[in-house]
Amino acid sequence: MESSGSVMQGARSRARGDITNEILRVAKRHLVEGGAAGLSLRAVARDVGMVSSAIYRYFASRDELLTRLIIDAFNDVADAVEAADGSKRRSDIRGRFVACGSAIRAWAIAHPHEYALIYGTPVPGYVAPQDTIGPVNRGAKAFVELLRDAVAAGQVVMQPGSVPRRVKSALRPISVAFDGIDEVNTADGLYAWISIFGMVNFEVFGHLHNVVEDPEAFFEYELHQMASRMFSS
Amino acid sequence: MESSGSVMQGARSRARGDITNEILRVAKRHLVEGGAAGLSLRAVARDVGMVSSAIYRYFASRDELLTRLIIDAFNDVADAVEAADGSKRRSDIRGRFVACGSAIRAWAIAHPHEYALIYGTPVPGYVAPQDTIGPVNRGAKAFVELLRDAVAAGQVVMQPGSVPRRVKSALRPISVAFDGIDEVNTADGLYAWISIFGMVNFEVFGHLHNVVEDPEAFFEYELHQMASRMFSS
DNA sequence: TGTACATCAGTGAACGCGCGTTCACTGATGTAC
DNA sequence: TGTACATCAGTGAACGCGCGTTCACTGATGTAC
Repeated sequence: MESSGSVMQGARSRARGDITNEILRVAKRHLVEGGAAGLSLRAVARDVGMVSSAIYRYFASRDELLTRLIIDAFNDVADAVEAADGSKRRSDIRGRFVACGSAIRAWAIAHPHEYALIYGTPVPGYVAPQDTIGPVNRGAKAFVELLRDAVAAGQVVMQPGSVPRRVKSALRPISVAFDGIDEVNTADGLYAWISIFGMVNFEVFGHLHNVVEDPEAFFEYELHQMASRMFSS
Repeated sequence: MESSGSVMQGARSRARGDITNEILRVAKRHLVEGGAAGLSLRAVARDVGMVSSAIYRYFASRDELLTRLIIDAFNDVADAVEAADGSKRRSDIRGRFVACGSAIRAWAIAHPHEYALIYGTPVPGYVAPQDTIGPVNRGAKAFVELLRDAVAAGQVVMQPGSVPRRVKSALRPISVAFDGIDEVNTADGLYAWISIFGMVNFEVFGHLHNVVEDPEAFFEYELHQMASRMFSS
């Protein structure tokens, strides 16, 4: 019977999906102990309860597993950013900015090793395939929208002014994505985005040890300072 | 003869020092290919032209070699920062700030893998011993001095104002090193320091690919923007 | 200056280990008629 | 509904590899008298 056939097929592929997820879950746990360079297919297989060669039914190679972990991580941050951004009124530029920043930090603190996978030292020898481009950009997209709304609402402190010629052309690649946003605000928006990751990096990688007692308080404070510098309301 | 004896001893230990340096030099080159996690004593020994066990005459273990590389890297950045800071008149706060920032970036670009070793993902399983604390702080020290000079000369934009109580106590550990600098400027100085590394991180780890065409121009521009926000002259 | 002894750099074999990936296989699950 | 066949998840052995570290050793270099 056709319908029963496709139901069965559905069951088989659902089982397949479950096991794929289980492998990814275990792999993420393994990142915690050994980092990306130490991630071992054999160890993952052992923990999943399979013989090592069975993993190859689900991932063609170690690199493919890594790629999947990286894509998942980028998507997770993007989800967090989009959710935070969506939790505020669209006109509440300041609130959206702070919410996005806090969401990035919160995700990174909760998943330090997946964070390290995408924003830490690149895995030596690993080259990201094309599939990763989409998810990489998704998180930044919400942030650019936020800036665009701010500019449109005239809530931006920096008035379109002249930026050195060299800087203008330096920003050429990204200015496409920042379409409709003048150069000063493009530069400052990008700088804000990078600074957020700078603070998160310092915290997650332990450079605030014996420096800041309460990283969250410090982070939130600087996030508000940034917002005050960027937005007029 | 005593004097000839000590000259000979000097020769022996000089040779020892030379070989130690050669090992370190090769190890640094190897960081480029495999990163910290992939650094292999055997491979280093092979390249130095020794049998693998001979390395143990110079380093007690792989971790000790790593520690030495980390200490060297911190000292190198500190040297670069101090040299840049010293190249400007002491009263030229803005110039010193920009010079320090540029020096950090230049060093990182020239030695991306040593940079990754100290500001990238921590090496899994590696625990830094006490010896690393001194060199770690050295680089930041010049920066704190710069801030102190700026405050003393009244060239700082932020006037001592109230910072939220929670932030004040969040900064307690570092406020000892920032002795004589009020809380607002302590927070903003630390933020500036972190932002510099944020930008360098993004560039060195490839996140500016297809984003910024000329990272140096962008970096210098933002450095000057930071200086304008922080210093009044 | 010459000799007996101590130090120490470097050798080569061996240890036990875990890795990614391949391959021929078994047996259960799903499909077509 | 029953049967013959195809698909595919998982097995277990094997491949060739490089790793960190130990150890007993050789021979050159330095030291003391």
